[in-house]
Amino acid sequence: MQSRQTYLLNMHAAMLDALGPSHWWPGETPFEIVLGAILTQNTNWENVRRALNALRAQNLLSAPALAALDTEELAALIRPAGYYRVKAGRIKNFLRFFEHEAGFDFTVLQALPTPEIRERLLGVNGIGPETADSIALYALDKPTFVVDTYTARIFGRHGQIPEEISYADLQAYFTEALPEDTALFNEFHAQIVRVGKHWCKKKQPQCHRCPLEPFLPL
DNA sequence: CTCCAGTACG
DNA sequence: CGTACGGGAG
Repeated sequence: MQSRQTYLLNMHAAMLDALGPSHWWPGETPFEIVLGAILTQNTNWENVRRALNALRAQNLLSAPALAALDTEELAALIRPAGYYRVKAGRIKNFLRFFEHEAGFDFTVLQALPTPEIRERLLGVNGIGPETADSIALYALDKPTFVVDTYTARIFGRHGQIPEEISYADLQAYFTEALPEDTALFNEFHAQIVRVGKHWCKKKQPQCHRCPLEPFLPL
């Protein structure tokens, strides 16, 4: 019998061994990470990349530039990401918040206590728990553990959590067991997404040759 | 014809 | 708690 912490850290080590470091959202600016976090809501990352590239081509990957763009033009540019009218509005909501609360300056947000950052982000219409946590972790470098459908599916199939679980309970499963470490949280979530995308598929899981196959219950 | 790093609203 | 939002790819 081992502790949940040991179980999780062994998984983490196994994924690092099999996949190598993820280098997640490394060379991108915090603002581009925020855009990606909103655009990827229930959406394939390839389509998000197309939308980001369309913005990049127009030199629109900065907050002031996007704030000056009207919502309809923004929607047209991010169309490949799907839900484009909804997401254009959500990005605009964030920009309004970002300008008024922080003067388009991420260090202002970064200076706040992590729980308050989360609360403020959740106050923006269109930013829910996963998006808020993704921004806190990957754009602001705060020790926030991000969970998602991949997380629920992988750990559900491994018999660690109930099939139906709330975001808060799923997140607590990790934060109650792991040390509060930004680099660990960053890499762990990245690994979960990679495993979910390539092996722990919704319809046809590829358990054989999955890095987490040894961790399946008997 | 299903599926995808969710969220808000009735 | 059910539904709308959506284009792109397997």
